[in-house]
Amino acid sequence: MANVGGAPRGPYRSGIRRREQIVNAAAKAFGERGYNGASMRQIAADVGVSPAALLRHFQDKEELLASVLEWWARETAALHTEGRGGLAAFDDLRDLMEYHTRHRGLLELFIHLTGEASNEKHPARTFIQNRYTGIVNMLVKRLLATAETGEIPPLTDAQAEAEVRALCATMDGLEIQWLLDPTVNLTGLFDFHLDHTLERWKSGRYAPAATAP
Amino acid sequence: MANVGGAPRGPYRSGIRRREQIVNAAAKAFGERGYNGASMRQIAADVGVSPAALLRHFQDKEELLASVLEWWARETAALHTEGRGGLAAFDDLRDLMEYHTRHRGLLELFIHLTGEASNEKHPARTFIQNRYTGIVNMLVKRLLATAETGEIPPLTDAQAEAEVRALCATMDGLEIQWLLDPTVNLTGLFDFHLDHTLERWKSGRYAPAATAP
DNA sequence: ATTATCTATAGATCTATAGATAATGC
DNA sequence: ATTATCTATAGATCTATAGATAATGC
Repeated sequence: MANVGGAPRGPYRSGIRRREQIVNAAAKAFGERGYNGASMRQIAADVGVSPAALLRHFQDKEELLASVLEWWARETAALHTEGRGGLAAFDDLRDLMEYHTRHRGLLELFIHLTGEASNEKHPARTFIQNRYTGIVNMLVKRLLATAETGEIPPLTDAQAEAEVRALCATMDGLEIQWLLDPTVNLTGLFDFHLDHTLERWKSGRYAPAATAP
Repeated sequence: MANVGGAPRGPYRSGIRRREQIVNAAAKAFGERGYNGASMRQIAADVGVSPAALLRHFQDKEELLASVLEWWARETAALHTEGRGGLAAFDDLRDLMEYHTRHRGLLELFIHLTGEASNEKHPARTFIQNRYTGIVNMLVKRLLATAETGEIPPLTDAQAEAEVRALCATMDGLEIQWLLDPTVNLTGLFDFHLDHTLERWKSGRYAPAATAP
């Protein structure tokens, strides 16, 4: 009678490595073809294992997607947490755009899944919704904190949300254009847009409320 | 020997109607699930015919997609052609946003396929690229024409393209946010953004060049 | 006679399971 | 002994074709 009441041994070194390989291949596949367009078969072939090997590490395709989303969130988390206070925090968004130009695959994954997630039944919808809301809320908090310091005139929560949503919208939209046409000067266009947005904030010309009643 | 050298009789009335039904159902399916996610089977079931009946009207799935895209372009064409000259042409974009809130399905189709079209091998990529370029070019032409009249200070072609791309980006991005969260006040946010963009144009604070060298 | 649709099915692909075999490391 | 992977395959689904049958309208 072995291991009675004991903890399981845990994964082997090779299993952990293989799992990472699978998540990487899946992220690439989901980015290129979307969740529906990508197949377990093809991902397994990319990794060089049988389809069944994938299901040893992930219960089903949705769980693999969840792992990919976790990986993506971890991969991009640093870009949204570290950084400076005040308006300089928004200058850090320039680095985020620059990062996206250097990691096209990550960006494709986000845009592709966001498009799919407009469907209420899509398995990534809740994740994408929460992530978007989380980023908006964080930036809103930073913007309001900036007003507290007096660096910009005071503004309401609703105004801050409207400003942040418009700014995020422009970022997303420019990214889409760059994915469709790589000659688009993504960072240049965004730099200019941000310049004028910050200038506008400093002069207190804010947006109205963000959500309908 | 019948119909020697003659023109074919052409489709029956019922065939034309059925074809339209299929395109409608396909537009809904592609909007909700994307090109990859939607299936001929399901579309046929929605229409109430056998899958084989679809392939009587369309050679294959890609041809059905092409027909859906044609339909979509026709459906939205009026929004991009009619309208006033000068800066008022850009005020008409407010109507476009309002139209989207009333035709969520059309917007879902556009966003979903645009996400998929970031993949170079996607069958809708060329269409989406051309359509996007076409709309940008039209708005650039209008913006330059507005400068000719003296309503706004002069600007270069590259500056005009940068301005138009940023504006379109914000529209697309806000639409995505609205699809993810219907409580977002799409038209309100855009109205405000456009107000400030037009104001900025009038003061001649334009963007730099749009594309990298 | 022509057009439209159906049934039946080929052949490919998909997710997932069952059970055997191989590799790892206690 | 446990973990990892494979082969084989079930069962569903997919696109597309072949050939028969039904509906339309010259």
